[in-house]
Amino acid sequence: MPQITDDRITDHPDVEDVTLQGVLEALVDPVRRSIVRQLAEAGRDIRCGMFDISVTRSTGTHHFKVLRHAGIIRQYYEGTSRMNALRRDDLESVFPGLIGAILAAPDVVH
Amino acid sequence: MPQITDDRITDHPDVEDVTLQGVLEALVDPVRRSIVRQLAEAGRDIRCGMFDISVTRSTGTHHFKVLRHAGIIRQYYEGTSRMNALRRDDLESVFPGLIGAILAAPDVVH
DNA sequence: GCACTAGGTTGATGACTGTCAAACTTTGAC
DNA sequence: GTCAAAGTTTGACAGTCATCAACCTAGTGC
Repeated sequence: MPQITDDRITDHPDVEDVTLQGVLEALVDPVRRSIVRQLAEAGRDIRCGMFDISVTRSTGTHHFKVLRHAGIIRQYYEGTSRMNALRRDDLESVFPGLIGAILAAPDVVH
Repeated sequence: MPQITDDRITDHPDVEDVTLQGVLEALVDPVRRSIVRQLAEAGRDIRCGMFDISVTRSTGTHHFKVLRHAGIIRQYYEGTSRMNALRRDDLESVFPGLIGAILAAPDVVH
């Protein structure tokens, strides 16, 4: 039985601390935008290793951290796997329509 | 009678060449976002010198160029003044809701 | 305990970017 | 023609960021 915890990752910002500057800084990177897109299209949480990204693990870790600090994703452990959840409701409450518009926009990665 | 021309500035991208990457790169800078916000709130074209921005003229020129190349503003001359127009319809046609969501978002620019 | 899996941390590096001062250009007015 | 007004262009510089290799950590299963 895998151990599911959320107390090992403690640096999620509260909703009121999510800023437009931080969100835009996070989403300006195509790799991070791809991560968000994959999460949205899957409609479920995805562990770090399952994403289709073309960078090394350490770079991936960096991107997940930026997304987490921006308040875009929430992370928690499930055994040795780190799961990623899109904070869609939180984002929608602070920036109505923003994430939807970005996800709906035509976007070419790489 | 001031001379109004639009053929002195020839590097405006066509609508189909406006990319999400370019728009986000442009809007991630708070000075540029402030420019867009001032244009939207004014509801009319504004010349470069009339913007309330806290950088030198040469830096301002750089920011206007980034916005122009991203397809966010259109520039034309009116005498010695360079006028700036928000390409709102173009942006709306390519990225529906995006500019509106960003303009509606709470944003703090020092 | 031991090996395996999943991922994070730590520098280091190269590229990009926002900023400015100084010199240049174009237009309009006298 | 001369001068001022409004911006642009050209380096230069400092700070930030995406990237990687190498090493470290925590949980799982035997």
